[in-house]
Amino acid sequence: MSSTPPPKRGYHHGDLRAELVREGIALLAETGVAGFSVAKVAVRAGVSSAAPYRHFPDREALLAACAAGIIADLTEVSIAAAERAGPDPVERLAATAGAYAGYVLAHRAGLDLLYGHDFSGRHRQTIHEQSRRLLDTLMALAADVLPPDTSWAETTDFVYAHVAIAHGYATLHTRPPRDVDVLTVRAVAVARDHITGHLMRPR
Amino acid sequence: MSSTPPPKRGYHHGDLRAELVREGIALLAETGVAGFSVAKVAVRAGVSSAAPYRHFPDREALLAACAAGIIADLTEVSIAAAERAGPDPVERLAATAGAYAGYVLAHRAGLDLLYGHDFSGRHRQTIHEQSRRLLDTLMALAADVLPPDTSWAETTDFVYAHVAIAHGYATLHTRPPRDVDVLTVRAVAVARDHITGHLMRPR
DNA sequence: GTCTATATTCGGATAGAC
DNA sequence: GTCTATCCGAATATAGAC
Repeated sequence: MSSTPPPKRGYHHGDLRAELVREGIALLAETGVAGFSVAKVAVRAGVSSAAPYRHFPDREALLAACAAGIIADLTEVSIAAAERAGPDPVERLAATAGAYAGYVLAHRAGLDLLYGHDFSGRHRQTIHEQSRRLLDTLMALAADVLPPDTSWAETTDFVYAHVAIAHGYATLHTRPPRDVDVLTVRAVAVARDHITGHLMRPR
Repeated sequence: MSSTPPPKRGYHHGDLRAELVREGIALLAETGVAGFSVAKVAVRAGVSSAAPYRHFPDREALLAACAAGIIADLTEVSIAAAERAGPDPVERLAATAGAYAGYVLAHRAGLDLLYGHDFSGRHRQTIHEQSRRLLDTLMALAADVLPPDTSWAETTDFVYAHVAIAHGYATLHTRPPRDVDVLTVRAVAVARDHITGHLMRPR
Protein backbone atom coordinates (compact mmCIF):
# COMPACT_ATOMS: atom_id res chain seq x y z
CA MET A 1 0.00 0.00 0.00
CA SER A 2 1.06 3.64 0.09
CA SER A 3 4.34 4.32 1.85
CA THR A 4 4.64 6.79 4.74
CA PRO A 5 7.93 8.57 4.07
CA PRO A 6 7.97 11.01 7.00
CA PRO A 7 7.44 9.02 10.23
CA LYS A 8 4.90 11.44 11.69
CA ARG A 9 3.56 9.18 14.37
CA GLY A 10 3.10 10.61 17.81
CA TYR A 11 -0.06 10.65 19.87
CA HIS A 12 -2.48 7.84 20.72
CA HIS A 13 -2.90 6.88 17.10
CA GLY A 14 -0.38 4.63 15.41
CA ASP A 15 -0.24 6.21 11.98
CA LEU A 16 -3.26 8.32 11.17
CA ARG A 17 -2.07 9.36 7.76
CA ALA A 18 -1.86 5.78 6.55
CA GLU A 19 -5.17 4.90 8.14
CA LEU A 20 -6.88 7.84 6.46
CA VAL A 21 -5.66 6.60 3.08
CA ARG A 22 -6.85 3.08 3.89
CA GLU A 23 -10.28 4.29 4.93
CA GLY A 24 -10.42 6.69 2.01
CA ILE A 25 -9.86 3.83 -0.44
CA ALA A 26 -12.52 1.79 1.32
CA LEU A 27 -15.02 4.66 1.14
CA LEU A 28 -14.24 5.19 -2.55
CA ALA A 29 -14.87 1.51 -3.13
CA GLU A 30 -18.30 1.81 -1.55
CA THR A 31 -19.52 5.13 -2.90
CA GLY A 32 -17.21 6.30 -5.67
CA VAL A 33 -15.92 9.85 -5.85
CA ALA A 34 -19.49 11.14 -5.66
CA GLY A 35 -19.88 9.92 -2.08
CA PHE A 36 -16.39 10.77 -0.91
CA SER A 37 -15.84 13.35 1.80
CA VAL A 38 -13.06 14.17 4.21
CA ALA A 39 -15.58 14.17 7.05
CA LYS A 40 -16.72 10.61 6.35
CA VAL A 41 -13.17 9.36 6.14
CA ALA A 42 -12.44 10.99 9.48
CA VAL A 43 -15.42 9.28 11.10
CA ARG A 44 -14.35 5.90 9.71
CA ALA A 45 -10.89 6.42 11.14
CA GLY A 46 -12.39 7.36 14.49
CA VAL A 47 -11.11 10.93 14.61
CA SER A 48 -12.68 14.35 14.38
CA SER A 49 -13.43 16.02 11.06
CA ALA A 50 -10.56 18.43 11.58
CA ALA A 51 -7.86 15.84 12.20
CA PRO A 52 -7.20 14.94 8.54
CA TYR A 53 -6.15 18.53 7.83
CA ARG A 54 -3.02 17.99 9.94
CA HIS A 55 -1.90 15.38 7.39
CA PHE A 56 -3.36 16.68 4.15
CA PRO A 57 -3.65 20.34 3.16
CA ASP A 58 -7.02 19.83 1.52
CA ARG A 59 -9.52 17.35 0.17
CA GLU A 60 -7.70 16.99 -3.15
CA ALA A 61 -4.47 15.93 -1.45
CA LEU A 62 -6.25 13.12 0.38
CA LEU A 63 -7.94 12.03 -2.82
CA ALA A 64 -4.61 11.97 -4.62
CA ALA A 65 -3.02 9.90 -1.87
CA CYS A 66 -5.87 7.40 -2.16
CA ALA A 67 -5.41 7.23 -5.92
CA ALA A 68 -1.69 6.56 -5.52
CA GLY A 69 -2.47 3.82 -3.02
CA ILE A 70 -4.91 2.15 -5.42
CA ILE A 71 -2.35 2.12 -8.23
CA ALA A 72 0.26 0.66 -5.91
CA ASP A 73 -2.18 -2.10 -4.94
CA LEU A 74 -2.92 -2.81 -8.60
CA THR A 75 0.77 -3.18 -9.30
CA GLU A 76 1.24 -5.61 -6.43
CA VAL A 77 -1.59 -7.94 -7.43
CA SER A 78 -0.53 -7.85 -11.08
CA ILE A 79 3.03 -8.88 -10.27
CA ALA A 80 1.83 -11.62 -7.95
CA ALA A 81 -0.58 -12.99 -10.56
CA ALA A 82 2.12 -13.22 -13.21
CA GLU A 83 4.34 -15.11 -10.78
CA ARG A 84 1.60 -17.62 -10.02
CA ALA A 85 0.78 -18.16 -13.70
CA GLY A 86 3.87 -20.23 -14.47
CA PRO A 87 6.35 -20.00 -17.36
CA ASP A 88 4.11 -19.51 -20.44
CA PRO A 89 4.40 -15.83 -21.46
CA VAL A 90 0.85 -15.68 -22.82
CA GLU A 91 -0.58 -17.02 -19.57
CA ARG A 92 1.60 -14.70 -17.51
CA LEU A 93 0.29 -11.64 -19.31
CA ALA A 94 -3.29 -12.88 -19.43
CA ALA A 95 -3.16 -13.51 -15.67
CA THR A 96 -2.54 -9.83 -14.99
CA ALA A 97 -5.89 -9.04 -16.59
CA GLY A 98 -7.52 -11.33 -14.07
CA ALA A 99 -5.68 -9.74 -11.18
CA TYR A 100 -6.56 -6.25 -12.35
CA ALA A 101 -10.22 -7.12 -12.88
CA GLY A 102 -10.38 -8.94 -9.56
CA TYR A 103 -9.05 -5.93 -7.69
CA VAL A 104 -11.43 -3.55 -9.43
CA LEU A 105 -14.38 -5.84 -8.80
CA ALA A 106 -13.46 -6.05 -5.13
CA HIS A 107 -13.19 -2.25 -4.99
CA ARG A 108 -16.22 -1.61 -7.17
CA ALA A 109 -16.46 1.99 -8.29
CA GLY A 110 -13.17 3.08 -6.70
CA LEU A 111 -11.60 3.38 -10.09
CA ASP A 112 -13.69 6.30 -11.31
CA LEU A 113 -11.23 8.30 -9.26
CA LEU A 114 -8.20 7.16 -11.23
CA TYR A 115 -9.62 7.65 -14.67
CA GLY A 116 -12.50 10.04 -14.16
CA HIS A 117 -11.20 12.63 -11.73
CA ASP A 118 -9.35 15.69 -12.88
CA PHE A 119 -6.32 16.00 -10.65
CA SER A 120 -4.50 19.27 -11.07
CA GLY A 121 -0.83 19.96 -11.46
CA ARG A 122 1.29 18.56 -8.66
CA HIS A 123 -1.03 15.69 -7.78
CA ARG A 124 -1.21 14.52 -11.37
CA GLN A 125 2.55 14.22 -11.38
CA THR A 126 2.58 12.04 -8.26
CA ILE A 127 -0.03 9.71 -9.66
CA HIS A 128 1.74 9.47 -12.98
CA GLU A 129 4.88 8.33 -11.20
CA GLN A 130 2.97 5.65 -9.35
CA SER A 131 1.50 4.42 -12.63
CA ARG A 132 4.95 4.00 -14.03
CA ARG A 133 5.74 0.84 -12.10
CA LEU A 134 2.53 -0.83 -13.25
CA LEU A 135 3.23 0.09 -16.85
CA ASP A 136 6.82 -1.13 -16.67
CA THR A 137 5.65 -4.47 -15.29
CA LEU A 138 3.16 -5.00 -18.09
CA MET A 139 5.55 -3.84 -20.79
CA ALA A 140 8.06 -6.49 -19.75
CA LEU A 141 5.41 -9.22 -19.81
CA ALA A 142 4.18 -8.03 -23.20
CA ALA A 143 7.69 -8.08 -24.66
CA ASP A 144 7.86 -11.80 -23.88
CA VAL A 145 4.68 -12.39 -25.85
CA LEU A 146 5.21 -10.29 -28.97
CA PRO A 147 7.70 -11.05 -31.77
CA PRO A 148 11.23 -9.89 -30.96
CA ASP A 149 11.24 -7.20 -33.65
CA THR A 150 8.09 -5.48 -32.32
CA SER A 151 8.53 -1.74 -32.00
CA TRP A 152 8.22 0.06 -28.71
CA ALA A 153 5.20 1.98 -29.99
CA GLU A 154 3.34 -1.16 -30.97
CA THR A 155 4.15 -2.78 -27.63
CA THR A 156 2.80 0.29 -25.85
CA ASP A 157 -0.45 0.21 -27.82
CA PHE A 158 -0.76 -3.47 -27.09
CA VAL A 159 -0.30 -2.95 -23.36
CA TYR A 160 -2.86 -0.13 -23.28
CA ALA A 161 -5.33 -2.37 -25.05
CA HIS A 162 -4.61 -5.12 -22.53
CA VAL A 163 -5.25 -2.84 -19.57
CA ALA A 164 -8.36 -1.45 -21.24
CA ILE A 165 -9.79 -4.93 -21.61
CA ALA A 166 -9.21 -5.78 -17.98
CA HIS A 167 -10.50 -2.42 -16.84
CA GLY A 168 -13.56 -2.40 -19.03
CA TYR A 169 -14.47 -5.96 -18.23
CA ALA A 170 -14.37 -5.27 -14.52
CA THR A 171 -16.12 -1.92 -14.47
CA LEU A 172 -18.99 -3.11 -16.64
CA HIS A 173 -19.75 -5.84 -14.17
CA THR A 174 -19.49 -4.06 -10.87
CA ARG A 175 -23.19 -3.45 -10.59
CA PRO A 176 -24.91 -5.61 -9.61
CA PRO A 177 -22.03 -7.42 -7.94
CA ARG A 178 -21.54 -10.92 -9.29
CA ASP A 179 -19.21 -13.71 -8.43
CA VAL A 180 -15.71 -12.31 -8.48
CA ASP A 181 -13.93 -15.58 -9.22
CA VAL A 182 -16.06 -16.35 -12.27
CA LEU A 183 -15.57 -12.87 -13.67
CA THR A 184 -11.85 -12.98 -13.02
CA VAL A 185 -11.55 -16.20 -15.02
CA ARG A 186 -13.54 -14.65 -17.85
CA ALA A 187 -11.38 -11.54 -17.86
CA VAL A 188 -8.35 -13.77 -18.32
CA ALA A 189 -10.10 -15.59 -21.18
CA VAL A 190 -10.95 -12.34 -22.95
CA ALA A 191 -7.40 -11.09 -22.53
CA ARG A 192 -6.14 -14.39 -23.98
CA ASP A 193 -8.46 -13.97 -26.98
CA HIS A 194 -7.07 -10.50 -27.53
CA ILE A 195 -3.47 -11.73 -27.38
CA THR A 196 -4.22 -14.61 -29.74
CA GLY A 197 -6.04 -12.37 -32.19
CA HIS A 198 -3.29 -9.79 -32.12
CA LEU A 199 -0.63 -12.39 -32.93
CA MET A 200 -2.71 -13.41 -35.98
CA ARG A 201 -2.53 -9.93 -37.47
CA PRO A 202 -0.87 -9.83 -40.92
CA ARG A 203 2.60 -8.32 -40.61
CA MET B 1 -32.42 10.97 -27.41
CA SER B 2 -34.88 10.49 -24.57
CA SER B 3 -38.53 10.68 -25.58
CA THR B 4 -41.00 13.08 -23.97
CA PRO B 5 -44.19 11.04 -23.67
CA PRO B 6 -46.44 13.60 -21.94
CA PRO B 7 -46.38 16.79 -24.03
CA LYS B 8 -46.05 19.08 -21.01
CA ARG B 9 -45.09 22.21 -22.90
CA GLY B 10 -46.76 25.43 -21.95
CA TYR B 11 -45.08 28.61 -20.84
CA HIS B 12 -42.25 30.55 -22.44
CA HIS B 13 -40.00 27.51 -22.61
CA GLY B 14 -40.30 25.06 -25.44
CA ASP B 15 -39.71 21.79 -23.65
CA LEU B 16 -37.90 22.26 -20.39
CA ARG B 17 -37.89 18.60 -19.46
CA ALA B 18 -35.96 17.64 -22.59
CA GLU B 19 -33.60 20.56 -22.19
CA LEU B 20 -32.85 19.60 -18.58
CA VAL B 21 -31.89 16.12 -19.73
CA ARG B 22 -29.71 17.56 -22.48
CA GLU B 23 -27.94 19.91 -20.10
CA GLY B 24 -27.68 17.20 -17.48
CA ILE B 25 -25.86 14.92 -19.91
CA ALA B 26 -23.56 17.78 -20.88
CA LEU B 27 -22.79 18.52 -17.22
CA LEU B 28 -22.13 14.84 -16.53
CA ALA B 29 -19.74 14.79 -19.47
CA GLU B 30 -17.79 17.67 -17.97
CA THR B 31 -17.74 16.81 -14.29
CA GLY B 32 -18.95 13.25 -13.81
CA VAL B 33 -21.49 12.34 -11.16
CA ALA B 34 -19.30 13.96 -8.53
CA GLY B 35 -19.94 17.42 -9.93
CA PHE B 36 -23.58 16.93 -10.86
CA SER B 37 -26.28 18.98 -9.17
CA VAL B 38 -29.85 19.92 -9.98
CA ALA B 39 -29.03 23.55 -9.32
CA LYS B 40 -26.24 23.62 -11.90
CA VAL B 41 -28.42 21.97 -14.50
CA ALA B 42 -31.10 24.56 -13.84
CA VAL B 43 -28.64 27.41 -14.33
CA ARG B 44 -27.40 25.89 -17.60
CA ALA B 45 -30.98 25.65 -18.82
CA GLY B 46 -31.61 29.26 -17.82
CA VAL B 47 -34.27 28.57 -15.21
CA SER B 48 -34.48 28.86 -11.44
CA SER B 49 -33.23 26.12 -9.15
CA ALA B 50 -36.80 25.17 -8.29
CA ALA B 51 -38.04 24.71 -11.85
CA PRO B 52 -36.63 21.20 -12.40
CA TYR B 53 -38.75 19.88 -9.54
CA ARG B 54 -41.90 20.44 -11.65
CA HIS B 55 -40.56 17.82 -14.07
CA PHE B 56 -38.62 15.47 -11.82
CA PRO B 57 -39.57 14.52 -8.27
CA ASP B 58 -35.99 14.53 -7.06
CA ARG B 59 -32.37 14.54 -8.07
CA GLU B 60 -32.30 10.79 -8.66
CA ALA B 61 -35.09 10.98 -11.21
CA LEU B 62 -33.20 13.57 -13.25
CA LEU B 63 -30.05 11.48 -13.04
CA ALA B 64 -31.94 8.42 -14.23
CA ALA B 65 -33.43 10.33 -17.16
CA CYS B 66 -29.94 11.44 -18.16
CA ALA B 67 -28.68 7.87 -17.94
CA ALA B 68 -31.52 6.65 -20.14
CA GLY B 69 -30.71 9.38 -22.65
CA ILE B 70 -27.05 8.37 -22.76
CA ILE B 71 -27.93 4.74 -23.42
CA ALA B 72 -30.32 5.76 -26.18
CA ASP B 73 -27.57 7.80 -27.79
CA LEU B 74 -25.16 4.87 -27.53
CA THR B 75 -27.66 2.65 -29.28
CA GLU B 76 -28.14 5.13 -32.11
CA VAL B 77 -24.44 5.57 -32.86
CA SER B 78 -23.85 1.80 -32.66
CA ILE B 79 -26.57 1.04 -35.19
CA ALA B 80 -25.35 3.77 -37.51
CA ALA B 81 -21.76 2.52 -37.32
CA ALA B 82 -22.76 -1.02 -38.23
CA GLU B 83 -24.68 0.28 -41.22
CA ARG B 84 -21.69 2.25 -42.46
CA ALA B 85 -19.30 -0.69 -42.03
CA GLY B 86 -20.57 -2.65 -45.02
CA PRO B 87 -21.47 -6.31 -45.40
CA ASP B 88 -18.63 -8.12 -43.56
CA PRO B 89 -20.05 -9.34 -40.20
CA VAL B 90 -16.72 -9.01 -38.40
CA GLU B 91 -16.31 -5.42 -39.54
CA ARG B 92 -19.92 -4.61 -38.68
CA LEU B 93 -19.49 -5.79 -35.09
CA ALA B 94 -16.02 -4.28 -34.73
CA ALA B 95 -17.38 -0.94 -35.92
CA THR B 96 -19.79 -0.76 -32.99
CA ALA B 97 -16.78 -0.76 -30.65
CA GLY B 98 -15.50 2.32 -32.44
CA ALA B 99 -18.85 4.04 -32.22
CA TYR B 100 -19.21 3.23 -28.53
CA ALA B 101 -15.68 4.38 -27.74
CA GLY B 102 -16.12 7.52 -29.81
CA TYR B 103 -19.25 8.48 -27.93
CA VAL B 104 -17.67 7.84 -24.55
CA LEU B 105 -14.57 9.80 -25.50
CA ALA B 106 -16.71 12.70 -26.62
CA HIS B 107 -18.65 12.56 -23.36
CA ARG B 108 -15.62 11.92 -21.18
CA ALA B 109 -16.55 10.81 -17.69
CA GLY B 110 -20.31 10.76 -18.26
CA LEU B 111 -20.31 7.00 -18.12
CA ASP B 112 -19.45 6.65 -14.46
CA LEU B 113 -23.14 7.32 -14.02
CA LEU B 114 -24.25 4.32 -16.03
CA TYR B 115 -21.93 1.80 -14.48
CA GLY B 116 -20.90 3.35 -11.21
CA HIS B 117 -24.08 4.84 -9.81
CA ASP B 118 -26.43 2.86 -7.66
CA PHE B 119 -29.89 3.53 -9.00
CA SER B 120 -32.59 2.20 -6.78
CA GLY B 121 -35.72 0.25 -7.62
CA ARG B 122 -37.93 1.90 -10.19
CA HIS B 123 -35.18 3.84 -11.92
CA ARG B 124 -33.03 0.77 -12.34
CA GLN B 125 -35.92 -0.85 -14.17
CA THR B 126 -36.25 2.06 -16.60
CA ILE B 127 -32.56 2.05 -17.39
CA HIS B 128 -32.52 -1.70 -17.82
CA GLU B 129 -35.24 -1.40 -20.42
CA GLN B 130 -33.26 1.24 -22.30
CA SER B 131 -30.21 -1.01 -22.26
CA ARG B 132 -32.22 -3.76 -23.85
CA ARG B 133 -32.27 -2.22 -27.30
CA LEU B 134 -28.50 -1.78 -27.30
CA LEU B 135 -27.99 -5.36 -26.17
CA ASP B 136 -30.39 -6.71 -28.80
CA THR B 137 -28.56 -4.83 -31.53
CA LEU B 138 -25.19 -6.23 -30.53
CA MET B 139 -26.51 -9.77 -30.05
CA ALA B 140 -27.78 -9.79 -33.63
CA LEU B 141 -24.45 -8.58 -34.98
CA ALA B 142 -22.59 -11.14 -32.86
CA ALA B 143 -24.78 -13.97 -34.11
CA ASP B 144 -23.60 -13.21 -37.65
CA VAL B 145 -20.00 -13.56 -36.57
CA LEU B 146 -20.05 -16.68 -34.40
CA PRO B 147 -20.58 -20.25 -35.65
CA PRO B 148 -24.27 -21.11 -36.18
CA ASP B 149 -24.32 -23.67 -33.35
CA THR B 150 -23.11 -21.16 -30.74
CA SER B 151 -25.22 -21.24 -27.58
CA TRP B 152 -27.11 -18.20 -26.37
CA ALA B 153 -25.02 -18.14 -23.21
CA GLU B 154 -21.75 -18.05 -25.12
CA THR B 155 -23.06 -15.33 -27.43
CA THR B 156 -24.04 -13.28 -24.39
CA ASP B 157 -20.60 -13.64 -22.83
CA PHE B 158 -19.05 -12.70 -26.12
CA VAL B 159 -21.16 -9.56 -26.43
CA TYR B 160 -20.39 -8.50 -22.88
CA ALA B 161 -16.69 -8.91 -23.58
CA HIS B 162 -17.08 -6.84 -26.73
CA VAL B 163 -18.77 -4.01 -24.89
CA ALA B 164 -16.22 -4.21 -22.11
CA ILE B 165 -13.40 -3.77 -24.60
CA ALA B 166 -14.98 -0.71 -26.16
CA HIS B 167 -15.87 0.73 -22.78
CA GLY B 168 -12.52 0.08 -21.18
CA TYR B 169 -10.58 1.37 -24.14
CA ALA B 170 -12.47 4.62 -24.11
CA THR B 171 -12.55 5.26 -20.37
CA LEU B 172 -8.83 4.62 -19.95
CA HIS B 173 -8.05 7.31 -22.48
CA THR B 174 -10.40 10.06 -21.48
CA ARG B 175 -7.82 11.91 -19.44
CA PRO B 176 -5.90 13.65 -20.84
CA PRO B 177 -8.11 13.97 -23.89
CA ARG B 178 -6.43 12.68 -27.01
CA ASP B 179 -7.41 12.58 -30.62
CA VAL B 180 -10.82 10.94 -30.80
CA ASP B 181 -10.49 9.64 -34.36
CA VAL B 182 -7.22 7.86 -33.70
CA LEU B 183 -8.55 6.24 -30.56
CA THR B 184 -11.75 5.19 -32.30
CA VAL B 185 -9.77 3.42 -35.00
CA ARG B 186 -7.70 1.67 -32.35
CA ALA B 187 -10.78 0.57 -30.45
CA VAL B 188 -12.03 -1.06 -33.63
CA ALA B 189 -8.67 -2.79 -34.10
CA VAL B 190 -8.68 -4.14 -30.56
CA ALA B 191 -12.25 -5.38 -30.96
CA ARG B 192 -11.22 -7.08 -34.20
CA ASP B 193 -8.32 -8.79 -32.41
CA HIS B 194 -10.71 -10.03 -29.78
CA ILE B 195 -13.13 -11.41 -32.38
CA THR B 196 -10.32 -13.10 -34.30
CA GLY B 197 -8.83 -14.60 -31.18
CA HIS B 198 -12.18 -15.82 -29.97
CA LEU B 199 -12.85 -17.62 -33.27
CA MET B 200 -9.51 -19.41 -32.85
CA ARG B 201 -10.56 -20.97 -29.56
CA PRO B 202 -10.53 -24.80 -29.58
CA ARG B 203 -14.10 -26.06 -29.68
C1' DG C 1 -1.62 16.07 17.01
C1' DT C 2 -6.12 15.99 18.13
C1' DC C 3 -10.14 18.16 19.98
C1' DT C 4 -14.37 21.35 20.02
C1' DA C 5 -16.48 24.89 17.99
C1' DT C 6 -17.62 27.80 14.09
C1' DA C 7 -17.69 30.55 9.64
C1' DT C 8 -19.00 29.69 5.15
C1' DT C 9 -20.61 27.77 1.04
C1' DC C 10 -23.42 24.71 -1.60
C1' DG C 11 -27.06 21.64 -2.81
C1' DG C 12 -31.78 19.41 -2.12
C1' DA C 13 -36.25 20.35 -1.52
C1' DT C 14 -40.59 23.01 -0.25
C1' DA C 15 -44.03 27.12 0.16
C1' DG C 16 -46.49 30.52 -1.80
C1' DA C 17 -46.83 34.46 -5.15
C1' DC C 18 -47.87 35.25 -10.03
C1' DG D 1 -45.11 26.24 -15.04
C1' DT D 2 -41.91 29.21 -13.35
C1' DC D 3 -40.24 32.52 -9.93
C1' DT D 4 -38.54 34.21 -5.33
C1' DA D 5 -37.60 33.15 -0.83
C1' DT D 6 -36.41 30.08 2.56
C1' DC D 7 -35.16 25.97 5.50
C1' DC D 8 -32.25 22.29 6.33
C1' DG D 9 -28.38 19.30 6.09
C1' DA D 10 -23.77 18.29 4.81
C1' DA D 11 -19.13 19.36 3.77
C1' DT D 12 -14.75 22.29 3.48
C1' DA D 13 -11.72 24.62 6.05
C1' DT D 14 -10.09 27.49 10.00
C1' DA D 15 -9.35 29.14 14.99
C1' DG D 16 -8.09 28.31 19.35
C1' DA D 17 -8.08 25.25 23.55
C1' DC D 18 -5.56 21.22 25.51
